[in-house]
Amino acid sequence: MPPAPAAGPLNSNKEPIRQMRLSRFPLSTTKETPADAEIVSHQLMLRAGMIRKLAAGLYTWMPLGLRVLRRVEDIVREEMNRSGAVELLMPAVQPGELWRETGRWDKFGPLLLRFSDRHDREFCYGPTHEEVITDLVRREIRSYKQLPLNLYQIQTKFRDETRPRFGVMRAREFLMKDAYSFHVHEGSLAETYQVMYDTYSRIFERTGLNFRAVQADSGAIGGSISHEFHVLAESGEDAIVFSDGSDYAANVELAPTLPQDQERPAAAAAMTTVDTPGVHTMDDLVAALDVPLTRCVKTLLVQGSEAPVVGLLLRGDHSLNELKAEKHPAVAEPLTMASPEAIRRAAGCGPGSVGPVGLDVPLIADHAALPLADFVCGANTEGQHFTGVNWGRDLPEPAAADLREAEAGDPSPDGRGRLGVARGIEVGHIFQLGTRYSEDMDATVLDENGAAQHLHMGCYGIGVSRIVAAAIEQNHDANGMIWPEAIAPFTVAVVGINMNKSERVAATAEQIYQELLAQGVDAVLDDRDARPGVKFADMELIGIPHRIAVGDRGLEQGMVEYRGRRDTDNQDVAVDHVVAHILTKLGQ
RNA sequence: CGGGGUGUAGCUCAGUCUGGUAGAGCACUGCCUUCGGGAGGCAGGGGUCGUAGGUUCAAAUCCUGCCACCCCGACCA
Repeated sequence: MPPAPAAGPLNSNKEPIRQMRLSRFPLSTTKETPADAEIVSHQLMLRAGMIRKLAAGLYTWMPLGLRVLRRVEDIVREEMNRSGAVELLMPAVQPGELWRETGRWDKFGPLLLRFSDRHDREFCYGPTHEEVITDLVRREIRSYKQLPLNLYQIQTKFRDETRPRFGVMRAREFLMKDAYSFHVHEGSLAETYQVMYDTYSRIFERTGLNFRAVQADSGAIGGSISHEFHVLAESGEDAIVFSDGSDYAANVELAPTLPQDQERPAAAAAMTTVDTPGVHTMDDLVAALDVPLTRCVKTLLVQGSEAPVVGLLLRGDHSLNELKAEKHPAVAEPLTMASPEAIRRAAGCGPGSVGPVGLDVPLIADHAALPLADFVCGANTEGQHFTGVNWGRDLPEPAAADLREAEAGDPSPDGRGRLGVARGIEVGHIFQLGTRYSEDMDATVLDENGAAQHLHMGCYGIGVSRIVAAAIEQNHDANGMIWPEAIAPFTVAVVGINMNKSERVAATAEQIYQELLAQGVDAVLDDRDARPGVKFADMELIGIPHRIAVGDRGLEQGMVEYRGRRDTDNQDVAVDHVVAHILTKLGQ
């Protein structure tokens, strides 16, 4: 057994002094950007030495990076505790038989990392913990008097992503806070859900990030009501829409589009076949015929729930929303594009020439395609299209549905204002699960009447490690990261200029550093024997919010230099006042 | 999963086409100079060229298999 760790140096209160001298801290920064990194947060985290890759989607958190991760984690933990949730820690490895109870052993697919133990029993590394927590609660909780209960953990998850990328943004192994609440009645679930919504809002406010809560699809986890929390950043993988006339905000995949109240013009042209050799895309078509995209109709063939294929019709400039299509009763779930062979059987041509005229498959048109008159579409013959096509005259009126992706400028679904679009990084997601898991796993409690009731459940996730990357995506400049104070690895850097040559500089820097520590400020002393340019560049790269430079030049006048990470100039501050200056900046 | 690309020093890369004893910059070690925005000089250390096989007098270089990593795609017909 290893010996107990030696106690650090002690001050008069017998508290360990948190000594953070860069001369003894394994900071390894680079000027060059690693070739593998695509996005700025990944590049900067590697350049700053916050993380190191072990394998695809697996990262070591280096001491510097871990400091940030822990600060995010601390905020999450404090606010979860404040909300009344209770922390526990479940195993990362889970028995397969639990996952068979909910059917997810088969449904989850290759995302689930599976393996067997020496007895050939099946296990997986947990990508999420609904099964484990439900199993726990069905054993532990007997009575409605023990409810509601909200249990959470902060734990490493593993999801075997098809394509891990962007560093810790989409890693396979990642740190997640997941909470699960249990209730006898739906009303109690709704109350806790609201508490979690408020708690999440407080958590993201405290991190200092610009975020937005949006209505969301509940996806594979299941359930009904759901919100996502997004950190706004240009590089975000999700599009979110929000109204300028109300508080409506939603993930674009969920946002309905309203039928347009515009009348369909009368047909003015005769349907004509035109030769369009080599045209297979909407862009080709627009170029070949010189018609606007908005006068074209595109036809997507997908597998149907009853018919072999179903045709989805969209205005040329619109995008199909997969979730909406998948939820249409005539469309097979999951949404699957028809194979080239199936297209040929149904339309008699290859993909790229399909059109709705004379097509003998069920047709569903997006609302926005219906007001078109004299439109252009494929002729189901290679190298030909129709122009001057009109609904009702040249083909039957198709069924109408909401199929397209909402766009900037669309009217808000709540009827108030117009939609704008922003990019977001999903960092939190809350769900009302209902009784899906408790029914599959038969988790019940006795209610006030002594009757067994299936538990109502909610679940609430936060991507702790992803928040670190998201914060960088949102806050950086050409010189590096710019941490919000709440999650910075250090709050203040005291940089000694030539401090190994000048005793005066060394003594003053040390004194300021110790005073900051005494005031409870998370300071770091850059006492490395490096040139000033190197030190400044490093402190900017790793994004320390406040910097104090101590050098002989300033000390001649009894001054040191202060500079905020977003400032463009230094500010001279008297040595005696610099700690107070920092405390003011920190709002203390 | 499909397609493409790359594996050479800790990092970024050249060298591969046209086979002939392994290179640069950064980083690292020592000495000297410099010393407030990623210094300069000199001297060094460090590479089974991803891996296994094949061709050849000779392979980082040509051929084959495997592995790893990266990118693109997996609605927009």
